[in-house]
Amino acid sequence: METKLRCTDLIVLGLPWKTTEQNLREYFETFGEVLMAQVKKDAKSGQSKGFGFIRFGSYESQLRCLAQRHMIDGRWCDVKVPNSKEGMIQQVPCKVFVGRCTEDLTADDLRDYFSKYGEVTDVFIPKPFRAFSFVTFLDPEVAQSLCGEDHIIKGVSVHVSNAAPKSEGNNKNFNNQVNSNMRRGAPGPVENNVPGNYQGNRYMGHSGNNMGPNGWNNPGNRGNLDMPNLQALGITGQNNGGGGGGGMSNPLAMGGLNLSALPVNPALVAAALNQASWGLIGNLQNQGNDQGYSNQPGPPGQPPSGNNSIGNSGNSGFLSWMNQGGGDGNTGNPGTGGPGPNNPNASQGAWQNHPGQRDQKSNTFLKYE
DNA sequence: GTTGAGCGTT
Repeated sequence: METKLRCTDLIVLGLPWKTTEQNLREYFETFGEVLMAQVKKDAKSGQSKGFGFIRFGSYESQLRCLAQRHMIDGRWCDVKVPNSKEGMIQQVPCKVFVGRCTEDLTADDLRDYFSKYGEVTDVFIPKPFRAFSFVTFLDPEVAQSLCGEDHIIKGVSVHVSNAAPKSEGNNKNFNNQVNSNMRRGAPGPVENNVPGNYQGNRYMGHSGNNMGPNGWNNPGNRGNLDMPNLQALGITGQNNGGGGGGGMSNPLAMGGLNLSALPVNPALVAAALNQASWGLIGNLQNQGNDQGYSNQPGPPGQPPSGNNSIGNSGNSGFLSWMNQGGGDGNTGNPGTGGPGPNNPNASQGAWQNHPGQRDQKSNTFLKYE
């Protein structure tokens, strides 16, 4: 489970009855290599059921494909990540933490350097100087591959690690609000954090937003991400309705999850979480904590400034390049060029200092405004 | 032989 993680079968809904697997394959090959294409048919009659599945060889193909509607044999078809368990995809952060930065390392320096590993979509250097920065890649795998490494940039040995705290738990993502909130939960360095998946629970959304009436994912994706886009990118989440009374093996992580996801103050979160994370609440209220958990709720009573809208907030950023086949998805002719400039808003979410910060190892408090 | 929201006989 590594490289293939984010390529998943995609369901194609709305196929004309006449469309064959060959047609299907041919159509989607305009997006990239197609590993599999099938049309579901009635066993007896052989008649198409009007939907099918495809699998791409590359994640980018999948992304582009998911980003638009498709005119196949005269009908508009939708491509989605299916509900089946196979759709359970690990999600990988696109953003890495770069520690041991010196003050003379500019964003351009970082961008130039890291670009040799893959397209860099954002570089953020906290101001005032804090000896670390964040580099965001288009490809989460690139980001992931660099984690744990030391790199020499302009003679400076920097250390790359995951921008998100490790924690265990499932990986589910939903909407842009989560992303917006993610920014509030400070992605401190992770070196001495809870072992487990690099994937933080912070990326989980609370259930409710963006979910269709039947619990299916509603699309609604926007740019400015530290992560590749959610369900549109093949990161589907089975909404489990949250919480679960079962074994919380890591209540702290859970607390982090909710605290970063919910736009409420700690007290409310505490109420919501019940007794599970009182300890964490305590820590949060004590901003000078030593826990190494950097989730930081917004100022009490002050909602996150990120937009809370559920729908499209414009197709800026990450998705824009995927929509080059036509913003209305009408061309049926996806662009074949590489990703264009992306994420114009990548730097708009400014991380700011938090008075409680101590060093880059354990107490990196950041706040999103 | 029809149909048009959905979720994959192998």
